[in-house]
Amino acid sequence: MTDRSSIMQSMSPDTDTRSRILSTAREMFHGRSYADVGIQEICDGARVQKGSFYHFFPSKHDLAMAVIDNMADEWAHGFVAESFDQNLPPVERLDYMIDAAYYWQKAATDIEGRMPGCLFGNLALEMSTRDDVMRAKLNAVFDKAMGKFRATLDEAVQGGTLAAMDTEATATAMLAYLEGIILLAKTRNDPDVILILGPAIKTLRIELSH
Amino acid sequence: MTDRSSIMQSMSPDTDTRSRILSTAREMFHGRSYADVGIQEICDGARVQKGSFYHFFPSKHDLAMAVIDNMADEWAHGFVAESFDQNLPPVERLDYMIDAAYYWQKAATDIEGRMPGCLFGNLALEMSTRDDVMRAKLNAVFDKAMGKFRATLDEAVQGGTLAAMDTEATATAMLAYLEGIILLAKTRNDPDVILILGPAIKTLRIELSH
DNA sequence: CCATTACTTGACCGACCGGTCATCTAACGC
DNA sequence: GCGTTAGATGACCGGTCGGTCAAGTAATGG
Repeated sequence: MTDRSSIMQSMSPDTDTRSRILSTAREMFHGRSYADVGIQEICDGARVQKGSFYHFFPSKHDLAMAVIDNMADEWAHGFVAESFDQNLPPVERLDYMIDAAYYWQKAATDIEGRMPGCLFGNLALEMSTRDDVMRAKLNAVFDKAMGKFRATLDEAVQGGTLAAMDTEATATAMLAYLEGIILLAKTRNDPDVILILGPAIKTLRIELSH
Repeated sequence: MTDRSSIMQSMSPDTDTRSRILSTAREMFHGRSYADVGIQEICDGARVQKGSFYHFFPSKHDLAMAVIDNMADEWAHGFVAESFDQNLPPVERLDYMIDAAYYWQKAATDIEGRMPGCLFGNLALEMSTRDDVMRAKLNAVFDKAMGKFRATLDEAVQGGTLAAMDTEATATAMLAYLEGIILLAKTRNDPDVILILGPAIKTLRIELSH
């Protein structure tokens, strides 16, 4: 355990080399793709030497893993927490989440000119056939998100707002739909697609198999 | 117009150099990614020299465009035609299409060991932020698919099977959902996801705005 | 104060990238 | 038969890729 002063010295947030690399890489991977972003480019963006980069990350692959963890964390503590841990009625949380997704993509589009979409979805389609380790990690991220949906649905069923259903399957379907509309919106480079199609997420339903 | 014999000579299907390049590239792009597949590798796979490749395609980008056209054609004349131009009741066509998507992915997975997903969705997420021309082409492909959904929904509404709704928006939502479940299935490397989540496509509904 | 460790520097590596080109071969139109 | 052209060949280009490494500097712990 290091004391506070040494923390301040060696890890002031965002002047810290490792996290500078991490956030630069995250931004670049998100806005482009894994393959299209080079180590040198990341180093330039983070004002770091290549040898220094390899002091913190053993390989590009490991960097990507760290980026996924990093984004998943920010996700969990950011808009996922906001959307789901609300004292809003369960079903309305879905609307809240769609809105949050929209504003995020809208803001990014306004700044960069291009809609980046979902980092996890992007990486999943690019890497799933080539990197089972990364695929597994992305799977875990998706599973966690699905769990949030599921908990919301369970609560709604419990409270009588929704008729009984296969909440696990429906939650998975909702996650798939969310990724799908983000994919389509990105292809159209138009975040509004999320606003238009998003609310229909509440119409998805998978019955209990019997 | 060339006569039959000269066709046989110069374009016997799949011994023809250009189409050999095209189908090799399609397979590789589909199973991996645009960036990960190199020209040299495609040439090797198609048993073609590099200079010969550049006789037919001015650049890798142009090859990708041709691949998209090629796949869109086979799509349109293949399982899209089967799924939608049926004399099945409109709503059942959706089930038929889900089944077709499943069997396709299942077959590919059994052969390659990895679920390739949807070439268009894959390319869309990988390239949309970097190549507006390709993005536009993928958009056109998606629009055409959406048109099929829409026609089906219109017919169902017309026939009284479905209550009136915003068929355009709902059709787009269905396409998004399809892409979403393929994305998730690919991430899990499990085509069965399509079977489980697919039928819920019929529950999607976007009302007419008034 | 010294040894150790954490971190930084930048040159360097072989491999591969997309793309070019001069040269050759063979088929076609006339 | 002959000129033209479509197609095939493979060496070659500069640039970039992910990754290595020996040497240096600065902070830390004892």
